[in-house]
Amino acid sequence: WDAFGMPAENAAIAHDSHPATWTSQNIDNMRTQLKRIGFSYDWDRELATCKPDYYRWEQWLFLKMYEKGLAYRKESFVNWCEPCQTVLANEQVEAGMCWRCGKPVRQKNLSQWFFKITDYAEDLLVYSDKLPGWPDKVTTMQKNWIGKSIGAEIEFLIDDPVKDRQQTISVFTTRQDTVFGATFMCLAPEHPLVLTLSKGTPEEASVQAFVERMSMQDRSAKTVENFEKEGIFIGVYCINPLSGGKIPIFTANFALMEYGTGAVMCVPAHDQRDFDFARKYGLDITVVVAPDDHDLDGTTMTEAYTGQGNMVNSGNFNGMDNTRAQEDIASYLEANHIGKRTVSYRLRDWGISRQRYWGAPIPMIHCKTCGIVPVAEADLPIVLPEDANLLAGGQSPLPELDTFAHTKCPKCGDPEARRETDTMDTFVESSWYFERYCSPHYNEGMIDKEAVDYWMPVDQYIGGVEHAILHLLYSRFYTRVLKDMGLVKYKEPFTCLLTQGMVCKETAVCPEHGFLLPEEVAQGNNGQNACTKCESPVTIGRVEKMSKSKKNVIDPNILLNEYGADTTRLFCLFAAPPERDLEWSEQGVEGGFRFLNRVWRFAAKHMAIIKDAPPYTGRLDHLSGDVKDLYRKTHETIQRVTRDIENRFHFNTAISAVMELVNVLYGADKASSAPEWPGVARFAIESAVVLLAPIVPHFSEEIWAEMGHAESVLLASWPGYRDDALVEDDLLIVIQINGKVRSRFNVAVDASDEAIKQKALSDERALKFVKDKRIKKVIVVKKKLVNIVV
RNA sequence: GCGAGAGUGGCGGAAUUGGUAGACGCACUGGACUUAGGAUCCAGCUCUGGCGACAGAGUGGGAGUUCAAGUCUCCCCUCUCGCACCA
Repeated sequence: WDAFGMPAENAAIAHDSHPATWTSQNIDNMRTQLKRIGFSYDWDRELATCKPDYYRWEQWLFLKMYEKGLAYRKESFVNWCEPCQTVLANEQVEAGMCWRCGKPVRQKNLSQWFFKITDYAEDLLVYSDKLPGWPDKVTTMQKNWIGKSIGAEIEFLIDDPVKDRQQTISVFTTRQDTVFGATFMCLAPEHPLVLTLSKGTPEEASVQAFVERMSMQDRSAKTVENFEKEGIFIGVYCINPLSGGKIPIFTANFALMEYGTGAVMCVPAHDQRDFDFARKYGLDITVVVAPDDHDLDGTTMTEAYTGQGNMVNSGNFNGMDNTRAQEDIASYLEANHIGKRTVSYRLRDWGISRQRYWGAPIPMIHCKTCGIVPVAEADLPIVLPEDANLLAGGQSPLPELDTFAHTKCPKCGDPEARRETDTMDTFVESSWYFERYCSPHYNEGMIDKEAVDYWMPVDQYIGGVEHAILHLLYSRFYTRVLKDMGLVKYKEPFTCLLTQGMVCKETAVCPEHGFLLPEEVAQGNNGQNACTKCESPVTIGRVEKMSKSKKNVIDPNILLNEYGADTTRLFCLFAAPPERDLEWSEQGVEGGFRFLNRVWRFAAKHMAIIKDAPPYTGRLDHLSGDVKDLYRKTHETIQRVTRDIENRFHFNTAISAVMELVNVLYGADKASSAPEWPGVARFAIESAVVLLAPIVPHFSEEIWAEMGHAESVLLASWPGYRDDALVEDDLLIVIQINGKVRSRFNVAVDASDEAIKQKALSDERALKFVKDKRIKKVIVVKKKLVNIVV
């Protein structure tokens, strides 16, 4: 929860999103929550002013992108649930079934809108290595997602003596050195040539049935590993352009329409997947790369050979090293117009069409005579209708809503035109909100260049790892588009990125009732955990991300009521550095609470004395004893906390530094009769309070006011430390014998290396370990240690 | 399968450039104060042996570099995360 003590779920909405992305449902939720805590905010004004503007400029940019071909419409395969009439995201498909109705999901070819992010694939990839402020984890995830492969596109002529089609099939490969070993070809089931080529062949009917069956197959990652490779001969052959061999064309479920050209040349001897397929269907296996140390035989080998070697069965290229053949064959293909070097990316264009009510409507109009026509700029924004029925099970109400969908063609004036009823992915909105935040009410254009020049790029961006790819990559793409349109001057929106960890907790499972809430688990008398509903023994499962479905959640209100928001926040920050996952523990909260009380009690006890004392900020060497130590510790604490927060966001060590200071304060308590005590104690407490203010603001504010400050602690300047106050009275020197610590002694700060060495060599405890052994060498590390090598 | 990250006490976690491993906190143990303590204060708390002084071992395992390795190099193991029939 945030500074207002709002539960995380709503805080996330408040912090994450621009009002334009809010749905009516979560706005109502927000209203209720904020009312509950007595926070007033003019939502209607915010929505009335922000939302249409936000839509206007987002749609304006869409039109610009459409003009440049960066926004386009194409057919694409989606997960489709027929009973629900909706498109499903991959995570909404469970074992091939729709999560809502449980009926099978099929692949459907649907016309959708896309952003051409692939135009920027190379640039996004190159700059992934130029983001030093980002965690490597995220940049490598992005690089893998973009997935660059260097290879060649090769044309295979279709062998069709009857119809004599001079048509070729294009394949993409990264192993053009193995073309001679391509003994069959596979097309993705969705590949358009599958049905056209098989037409009229004896296989036609079975191929059609196969393609239909594959369209029902669940393509989600979970089931894909259990997939059996299957395929079917489509009744037509093609010619291997290098070996001249006639090779069968299959369609197979492991060929993906989305990658490369949707067609694969299969080299079973050197690709495991092709090998499995060839063995299953009894296809030829021709070895073309021979390893140095053993012989390969296509009829007997048990797995594909993917290593290096020399070319065999490859005509003029025989005997050549295969890495060299990689280049030479590519050149040969280009010289003979059979193929060309090319680069393929895994990254696909960004599908932005959503069949939903929320999100900015795509500003396009479909006309029977003119086709797809953009909305005139002057007619923007196209806003969502307020009278839509949102209750129809998951479907968008927009296509059915005539007041919205029915319109006039801006080109020919046909009154029977229809608006595009797809809305934009809300990721579009989150791809530029940070630019809009620079001047949310600016209306001369999409982006206020002056404001953006001043504020952007974002110095420090914070979010969960779940955004590592989609949001962060889309934002980088969108920013490049804005740059190319001259709206911003930079390519990268976020200079530094911190991905915070998740809050985790163990799960509890009852054999009767499934997952249990923590309060539904009771300690039985036999020490076993039992379900409060049925008394069956409860299994404590692994620690997982807190989620409503697993019920391993903590109701924030309980903690807020018992300890308050400050304690709870202190614990969250203290338990682990922010980038790491945090395992929730109840006792830890107690510890944080104890610490705050400890600070409070100390301040209260000494308040009368320190209240009117000016804080001591003078030299260290004017002090002595415990007061001196306290003063030094205070400066050291300021230094540590500043460094930990400013450079690394390591609040856990910052808090522990203040805890140490408080421990020293308690230890120095007995010196409270010293004349310098009030000033030094005041400086120490005041510093501790300001250092804690970002972490426990209410608590700090309270003590701050008690100490007589009229202004808020939030307005106090961050304390600075004096270098001369960090100086120790004497140094602790460690004596090692052969690298093992054997003794230690104190020495004056200004002692010379030679004096330290001599003192170490006369140290009795150390000498015990030297005994009669000969001293070979003595190493003195300045102001730290002496290592005696014997 | 590919890629990335991480393995430190009973637990969460500390440890600038290689230089006292275990800061700080939790839990636990003992003591003080107290009618009481689930409050507070003080102390102990890596493991093994020993009453103790002390000794030995110790940062997933194994080698190596170095006067010196949690930290650097190589190999292996385990876990987490991401991608995944990517041609």
